[in-house]
Amino acid sequence: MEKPTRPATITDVAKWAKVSIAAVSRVMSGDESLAVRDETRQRIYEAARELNYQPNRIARSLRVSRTFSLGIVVPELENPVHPRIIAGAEKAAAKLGYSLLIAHRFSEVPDATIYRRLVQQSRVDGLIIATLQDEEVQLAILEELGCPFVLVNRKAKDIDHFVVVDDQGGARKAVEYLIGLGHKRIAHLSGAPDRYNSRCRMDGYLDALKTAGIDADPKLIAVAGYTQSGGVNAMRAILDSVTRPPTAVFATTLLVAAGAMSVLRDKGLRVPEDVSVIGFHDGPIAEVLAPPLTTVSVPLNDVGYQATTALVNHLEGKGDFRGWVLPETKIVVRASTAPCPEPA
Amino acid sequence: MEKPTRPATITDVAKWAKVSIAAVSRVMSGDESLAVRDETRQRIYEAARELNYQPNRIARSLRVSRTFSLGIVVPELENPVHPRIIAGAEKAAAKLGYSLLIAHRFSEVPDATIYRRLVQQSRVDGLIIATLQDEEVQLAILEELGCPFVLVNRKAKDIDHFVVVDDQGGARKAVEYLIGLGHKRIAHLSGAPDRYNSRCRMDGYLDALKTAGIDADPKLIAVAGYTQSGGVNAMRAILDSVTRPPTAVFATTLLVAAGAMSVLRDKGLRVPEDVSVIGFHDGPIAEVLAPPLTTVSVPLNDVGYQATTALVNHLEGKGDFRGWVLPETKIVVRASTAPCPEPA
DNA sequence: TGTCATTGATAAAACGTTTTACTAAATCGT
DNA sequence: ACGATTTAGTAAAACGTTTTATCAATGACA
Repeated sequence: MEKPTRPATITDVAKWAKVSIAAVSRVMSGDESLAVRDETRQRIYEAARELNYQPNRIARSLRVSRTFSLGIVVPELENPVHPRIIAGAEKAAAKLGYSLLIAHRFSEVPDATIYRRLVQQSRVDGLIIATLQDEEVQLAILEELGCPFVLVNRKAKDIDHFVVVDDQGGARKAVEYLIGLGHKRIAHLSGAPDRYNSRCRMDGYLDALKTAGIDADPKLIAVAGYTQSGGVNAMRAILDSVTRPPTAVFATTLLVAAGAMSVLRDKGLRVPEDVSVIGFHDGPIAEVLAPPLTTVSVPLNDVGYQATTALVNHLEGKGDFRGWVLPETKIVVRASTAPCPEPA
Repeated sequence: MEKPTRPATITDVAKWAKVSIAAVSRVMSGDESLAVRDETRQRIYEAARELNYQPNRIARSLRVSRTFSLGIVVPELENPVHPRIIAGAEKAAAKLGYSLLIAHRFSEVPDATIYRRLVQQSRVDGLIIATLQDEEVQLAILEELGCPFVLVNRKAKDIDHFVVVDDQGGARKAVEYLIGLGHKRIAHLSGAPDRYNSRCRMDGYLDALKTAGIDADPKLIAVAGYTQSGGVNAMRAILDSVTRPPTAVFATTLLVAAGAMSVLRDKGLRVPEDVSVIGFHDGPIAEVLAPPLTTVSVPLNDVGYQATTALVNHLEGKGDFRGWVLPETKIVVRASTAPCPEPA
């Protein structure tokens, strides 16, 4: 019996072991319902090992109509949030024997097209979705395609397949931390008000103030978006509109916090002596800012990991899942926060 | 003729258009060698449109033994270099009708296993490789697997399938820029000396000095690696070992530059008045540093894009390719560089 | 002795394409 | 008018699995 040079197929194994391909298939996949002599089973195993047999996924996929691939759709890769989610997702996928196919939405192609391509050409069994603008349109398409999916780092109305971090809790914790340092006039540089994460953080901010019995001052809240220049503008707007500057700032992003800090510095306000600053999402950038930025860190890797695991479980019929909020948030204290300089 | 609820297959289209599936296949794939009446052709197109027919990739793959998927293997996703390469790769892949499958190497699993999984289970037609440690071992495995691959952002001995940026040219340009500002004592905080990119940048640095007739001072060169703390240590080491501090610093990374700047500040040296600093790889971080960092920007997106394009061309037999250096490098001037404070 | 389970397998269909080889009809050249 | 060529397709095999249905041999039992 010759070993062929091309990758061994099930037929090769069957010949080697002198059984039918059916026997090989069923033994290899551990089919319980097949009665088989132990001696035969061993022969098959040995043949497989000898020929370095790896079942051909393509053929398998065709037969069972499953691809064992998952698609992850992200809006962009510049924002470090997404690579982290992807890293977690890929880890889980690899562990579960799935491949992770990345679809990065670039402007020319509408999301609908991406979804269709992935699903209708049967490239993926399920979708991990980290982008949602045009919420209704997109959800309608997903619905129409009938492809299982899970939303990561986002929620949507009536969708209970999501995995998110505790944006609200994290924000609350950040503001509570500032309050614990004696701050009362705490500004919030928020993200776009129509985005889920931003809303949550805003809620957490308001929550913490309320619990502490502090009245939220609308003049201390400004929309910054997610960029440094957004942070600059928002911080300026706040400083211009109040008579007494805030003693602390909670920014919705690292970059926003960085922008805010540069404005504060320009206006002669020292961080953290005069104003404390805290940002959301930890990362290497926080370390290199001047001063190093205190942040709230959230488990984005885990979001990807858990979402993928849940999706695969769903695909394999192992229990459905409801929305999932990963509760762990942590304040990473660095040099940008200090006790309130004003007496209580 | 009913429209089935499941995705339409070629058989459905054939029935709808009242032709054989062969005709459909050949018309849809633009087979020139098939003579077909225009009227028939139109009927087939219409049927396909009507039924929203999308050829099943799996079946196609099985038949033609190609997956139309590419794997991209990266060491980690924390370093923003890789997401950028991936973004470019994905863009090209999508354009060419390929899927991009991401394999992020996490420590538990050796690269060999990743390669084998991807290739032997016939999940990918080719590999884009952005990680190479254990160079010889890995290359041997790739050789053994016989899977076409392209190295990105790395070179290796005897391998001419690579796409890199012009690390050396970029470094040279950076140092020339500093020299143009009148600087003579220019330090270099380098990466690991055994890594391709670092070596190139070092060469560029030495090159520029030599061309300008400046003797390289070994005391002004230190290995920093790629992190902020590496930058801190290296910068300290240099300042400790010389009597007159450098007037300019070329750092191999953004984070290293940031670390260096914080040390300079601590030692009472102002950036850029006393010391100019320039970093490699542009990115949003550069903007938020204090002062904003002058950098050399290199087209990492294009690396991914070109590598993918070249790999696909190779797979489809459209001309082989030799190693490729993307020449565009650009100095992005920000506030961290200024004319040399010492008289010439 | 004949029948019924049980054990240990196998044959063959099916998944949805692509492609090679073939054919029926129409047209052409002489 | 008749063979040759061109036009317009079709039939069927093949890709490598999984799975349903079937089957042969063996032993148990009445």
